[in-house]
Amino acid sequence: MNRLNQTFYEQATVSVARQLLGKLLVRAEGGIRISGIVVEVEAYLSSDDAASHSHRGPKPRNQTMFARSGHLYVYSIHAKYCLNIVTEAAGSGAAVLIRALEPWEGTRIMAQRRSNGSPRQWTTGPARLCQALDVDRSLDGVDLCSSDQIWLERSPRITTQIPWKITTSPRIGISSAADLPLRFFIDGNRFVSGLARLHQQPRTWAFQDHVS
DNA sequence: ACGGGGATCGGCT
DNA sequence: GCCGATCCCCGTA
Repeated sequence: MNRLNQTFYEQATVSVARQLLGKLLVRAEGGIRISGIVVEVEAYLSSDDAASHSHRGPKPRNQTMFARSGHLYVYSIHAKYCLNIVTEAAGSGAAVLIRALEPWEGTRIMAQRRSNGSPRQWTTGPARLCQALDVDRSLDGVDLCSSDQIWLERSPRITTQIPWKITTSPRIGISSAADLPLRFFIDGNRFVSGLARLHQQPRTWAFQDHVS
Protein backbone atom coordinates (compact mmCIF):
# COMPACT_ATOMS: atom_id res chain seq x y z
CA MET A 1 0.00 0.00 0.00
CA ASN A 2 1.17 3.50 -0.72
CA ARG A 3 -0.18 5.07 2.44
CA LEU A 4 2.13 7.58 4.14
CA ASN A 5 3.23 6.37 7.56
CA GLN A 6 3.95 8.06 10.84
CA THR A 7 7.66 8.44 10.14
CA PHE A 8 6.72 10.76 7.30
CA TYR A 9 4.52 13.03 9.44
CA GLU A 10 7.03 13.12 12.29
CA GLN A 11 9.51 15.22 10.31
CA ALA A 12 9.95 18.97 10.67
CA THR A 13 6.74 20.76 9.73
CA VAL A 14 8.06 22.76 6.77
CA SER A 15 9.60 19.60 5.38
CA VAL A 16 6.32 17.69 5.71
CA ALA A 17 4.45 20.61 4.15
CA ARG A 18 6.70 20.66 1.07
CA GLN A 19 6.65 16.89 0.67
CA LEU A 20 2.85 16.76 0.92
CA LEU A 21 2.63 18.58 -2.41
CA GLY A 22 1.84 16.00 -5.07
CA LYS A 23 0.52 13.41 -2.62
CA LEU A 24 -3.03 12.10 -2.84
CA LEU A 25 -5.57 12.88 -0.11
CA VAL A 26 -8.10 10.05 -0.12
CA ARG A 27 -11.54 10.00 1.49
CA ALA A 28 -13.23 6.60 1.50
CA GLU A 29 -16.98 6.45 1.89
CA GLY A 30 -18.65 3.07 1.63
CA GLY A 31 -16.01 1.69 -0.73
CA ILE A 32 -16.01 4.79 -2.91
CA ARG A 33 -12.82 6.84 -3.21
CA ILE A 34 -12.99 10.60 -3.38
CA SER A 35 -9.54 12.08 -3.73
CA GLY A 36 -7.40 14.97 -4.84
CA ILE A 37 -3.75 15.80 -5.33
CA VAL A 38 -2.40 18.22 -2.74
CA VAL A 39 -1.29 21.38 -4.57
CA GLU A 40 -1.24 24.03 -1.81
CA VAL A 41 -0.39 23.87 1.91
CA GLU A 42 0.55 26.08 4.85
CA ALA A 43 2.81 25.26 7.80
CA TYR A 44 1.69 26.21 11.30
CA LEU A 45 4.52 25.81 13.74
CA SER A 46 4.49 25.06 17.45
CA SER A 47 3.55 27.52 20.19
CA ASP A 48 6.12 30.17 19.18
CA ASP A 49 4.16 30.77 15.95
CA ALA A 50 1.70 33.56 16.77
CA ALA A 51 -0.59 32.61 13.90
CA SER A 52 -0.95 29.00 15.02
CA HIS A 53 -3.98 27.76 16.93
CA SER A 54 -1.52 26.09 19.28
CA HIS A 55 0.01 29.43 20.23
CA ARG A 56 -1.94 29.76 23.48
CA GLY A 57 -1.70 26.13 24.44
CA PRO A 58 -4.16 23.23 24.39
CA LYS A 59 -7.88 24.06 24.51
CA PRO A 60 -10.92 21.89 23.82
CA ARG A 61 -10.98 23.17 20.26
CA ASN A 62 -7.33 22.56 19.39
CA GLN A 63 -6.32 19.61 21.57
CA THR A 64 -5.76 17.25 18.66
CA MET A 65 -3.07 19.60 17.39
CA PHE A 66 -1.03 18.29 20.31
CA ALA A 67 -1.64 14.64 19.45
CA ARG A 68 0.89 12.33 17.81
CA SER A 69 1.91 13.20 14.26
CA GLY A 70 -0.26 11.79 11.51
CA HIS A 71 -3.51 12.69 13.23
CA LEU A 72 -6.13 14.92 11.65
CA TYR A 73 -6.94 18.31 13.18
CA VAL A 74 -10.27 19.64 11.90
CA TYR A 75 -11.48 23.01 13.14
CA SER A 76 -14.46 25.14 12.31
CA ILE A 77 -14.29 28.75 11.23
CA HIS A 78 -16.89 31.06 9.68
CA ALA A 79 -19.37 28.20 9.86
CA LYS A 80 -17.11 25.99 7.74
CA TYR A 81 -14.37 23.39 8.30
CA CYS A 82 -10.66 23.26 7.57
CA LEU A 83 -8.32 20.28 7.69
CA ASN A 84 -4.80 20.02 9.14
CA ILE A 85 -2.27 17.24 9.57
CA VAL A 86 -0.37 17.05 12.85
CA THR A 87 3.42 16.95 12.53
CA GLU A 88 6.59 16.54 14.65
CA ALA A 89 6.78 15.03 18.13
CA ALA A 90 3.59 14.53 20.14
CA GLY A 91 2.79 17.67 22.12
CA SER A 92 4.54 20.04 19.70
CA GLY A 93 1.32 21.62 18.49
CA ALA A 94 2.53 21.89 14.89
CA ALA A 95 0.48 21.07 11.80
CA VAL A 96 0.08 21.53 8.06
CA LEU A 97 -3.10 23.08 6.66
CA ILE A 98 -4.24 21.66 3.32
CA ARG A 99 -5.42 24.64 1.26
CA ALA A 100 -6.16 23.19 -2.16
CA LEU A 101 -6.44 19.94 -4.11
CA GLU A 102 -6.54 19.02 -7.74
CA PRO A 103 -9.66 16.82 -8.10
CA TRP A 104 -8.66 13.24 -8.93
CA GLU A 105 -11.28 10.59 -8.10
CA GLY A 106 -14.99 10.88 -7.27
CA THR A 107 -15.45 14.11 -9.19
CA ARG A 108 -19.19 13.49 -9.68
CA ILE A 109 -19.73 13.53 -5.96
CA MET A 110 -17.49 16.57 -5.55
CA ALA A 111 -19.49 18.47 -8.12
CA GLN A 112 -22.71 17.51 -6.39
CA ARG A 113 -21.47 18.66 -3.01
CA ARG A 114 -20.07 21.86 -4.47
CA SER A 115 -23.35 22.82 -6.16
CA ASN A 116 -22.12 21.76 -9.61
CA GLY A 117 -19.90 24.79 -10.00
CA SER A 118 -16.84 24.73 -12.26
CA PRO A 119 -14.11 22.20 -11.32
CA ARG A 120 -11.97 25.12 -10.28
CA GLN A 121 -14.42 25.81 -7.43
CA TRP A 122 -14.63 22.27 -6.04
CA THR A 123 -11.43 22.05 -3.99
CA THR A 124 -9.70 25.42 -4.35
CA GLY A 125 -9.68 26.61 -0.76
CA PRO A 126 -9.37 24.90 2.64
CA ALA A 127 -13.09 24.90 3.46
CA ARG A 128 -14.16 24.06 -0.07
CA LEU A 129 -12.10 20.89 -0.15
CA CYS A 130 -13.55 19.80 3.17
CA GLN A 131 -17.02 20.19 1.71
CA ALA A 132 -16.03 18.21 -1.39
CA LEU A 133 -14.58 15.37 0.73
CA ASP A 134 -17.28 15.55 3.40
CA VAL A 135 -14.85 16.36 6.20
CA ASP A 136 -16.22 17.87 9.38
CA ARG A 137 -15.44 17.90 13.08
CA SER A 138 -16.46 14.26 13.42
CA LEU A 139 -13.11 13.42 11.76
CA ASP A 140 -11.13 15.54 14.19
CA GLY A 141 -8.53 13.35 15.89
CA VAL A 142 -8.64 10.54 13.33
CA ASP A 143 -5.30 8.79 12.72
CA LEU A 144 -4.35 9.06 9.04
CA CYS A 145 -1.99 6.11 9.46
CA SER A 146 -4.75 3.66 10.38
CA SER A 147 -8.14 5.15 9.48
CA ASP A 148 -10.33 3.51 6.86
CA GLN A 149 -12.13 6.82 6.24
CA ILE A 150 -9.31 9.16 5.28
CA TRP A 151 -5.58 8.97 4.58
CA LEU A 152 -2.74 10.21 2.34
CA GLU A 153 -0.88 8.13 -0.19
CA ARG A 154 1.69 8.23 -2.93
CA SER A 155 0.00 7.55 -6.20
CA PRO A 156 2.22 5.79 -8.73
CA ARG A 157 0.13 7.33 -11.47
CA ILE A 158 1.34 10.81 -10.68
CA THR A 159 5.00 10.24 -9.91
CA THR A 160 6.53 9.76 -13.30
CA GLN A 161 6.31 13.07 -15.09
CA ILE A 162 7.94 16.44 -15.42
CA PRO A 163 9.24 17.91 -12.15
CA TRP A 164 7.32 20.82 -10.70
CA LYS A 165 8.48 23.93 -8.96
CA ILE A 166 7.41 24.80 -5.43
CA THR A 167 6.66 28.48 -4.83
CA THR A 168 6.59 30.05 -1.35
CA SER A 169 4.52 32.95 -0.03
CA PRO A 170 3.16 34.35 3.23
CA ARG A 171 0.15 32.54 4.68
CA ILE A 172 -3.33 33.69 3.69
CA GLY A 173 -5.84 35.40 5.92
CA ILE A 174 -3.80 35.83 9.09
CA SER A 175 -2.85 39.01 10.92
CA SER A 176 -0.05 37.79 13.22
CA ALA A 177 3.24 36.55 11.79
CA ALA A 178 1.90 37.68 8.44
CA ASP A 179 5.37 38.01 6.93
CA LEU A 180 6.59 34.43 7.38
CA PRO A 181 6.95 32.50 4.10
CA LEU A 182 5.11 29.37 5.22
CA ARG A 183 2.71 28.82 2.36
CA PHE A 184 3.83 26.39 -0.35
CA PHE A 185 2.17 25.55 -3.62
CA ILE A 186 2.84 23.91 -6.97
CA ASP A 187 3.72 26.77 -9.27
CA GLY A 188 1.29 27.24 -12.13
CA ASN A 189 -1.22 24.62 -11.02
CA ARG A 190 -4.77 25.64 -11.92
CA PHE A 191 -6.18 24.54 -8.60
CA VAL A 192 -4.07 26.74 -6.35
CA SER A 193 -6.13 29.39 -4.56
CA GLY A 194 -5.49 33.12 -4.87
CA LEU A 195 -4.29 32.73 -8.43
CA ALA A 196 -4.47 36.33 -9.52
CA ARG A 197 -3.09 37.70 -6.32
CA LEU A 198 0.13 35.79 -6.82
CA HIS A 199 0.61 36.66 -10.48
CA GLN A 200 0.47 33.06 -11.56
CA GLN A 201 0.25 32.15 -15.18
CA PRO A 202 -2.42 29.54 -15.93
CA ARG A 203 -0.62 26.53 -17.32
CA THR A 204 -1.11 22.83 -17.81
CA TRP A 205 -0.14 20.73 -14.86
CA ALA A 206 2.16 17.80 -14.41
CA PHE A 207 3.20 15.97 -11.29
CA GLN A 208 6.20 14.16 -10.00
CA ASP A 209 7.07 12.97 -6.57
CA HIS A 210 9.07 15.73 -4.98
CA VAL A 211 12.67 14.85 -4.10
CA SER A 212 14.33 16.58 -1.13
C1' DA B 1 -10.71 39.45 -13.87
C1' DC B 2 -10.75 41.94 -9.51
C1' DG B 3 -12.29 43.92 -5.26
C1' DG B 4 -15.46 44.87 -1.56
C1' DG B 5 -18.90 43.54 1.78
C1' DG B 6 -22.08 40.41 4.11
C1' DA B 7 -23.25 35.69 5.86
C1' DT B 8 -22.62 32.58 9.49
C1' DC B 9 -21.50 30.13 14.01
C1' DG B 10 -18.44 27.99 17.42
C1' DG B 11 -15.15 29.26 20.71
C1' DC B 12 -13.26 32.37 23.63
C1' DT B 13 -12.96 37.01 26.50
C1' DG C 1 -20.44 40.11 22.47
C1' DC C 2 -16.55 39.73 19.25
C1' DC C 3 -13.69 37.73 15.93
C1' DG C 4 -11.80 34.48 12.57
C1' DA C 5 -6.06 29.78 9.01
C1' DT C 6 -13.51 31.50 4.66
C1' DC C 7 -16.70 31.76 0.92
C1' DC C 8 -20.09 33.65 -2.13
C1' DC C 9 -22.23 37.22 -4.60
C1' DC C 10 -22.53 41.32 -6.76
C1' DG C 11 -20.56 45.49 -8.33
C1' DT C 12 -17.35 47.49 -12.01
C1' DA C 13 -14.40 46.83 -16.59
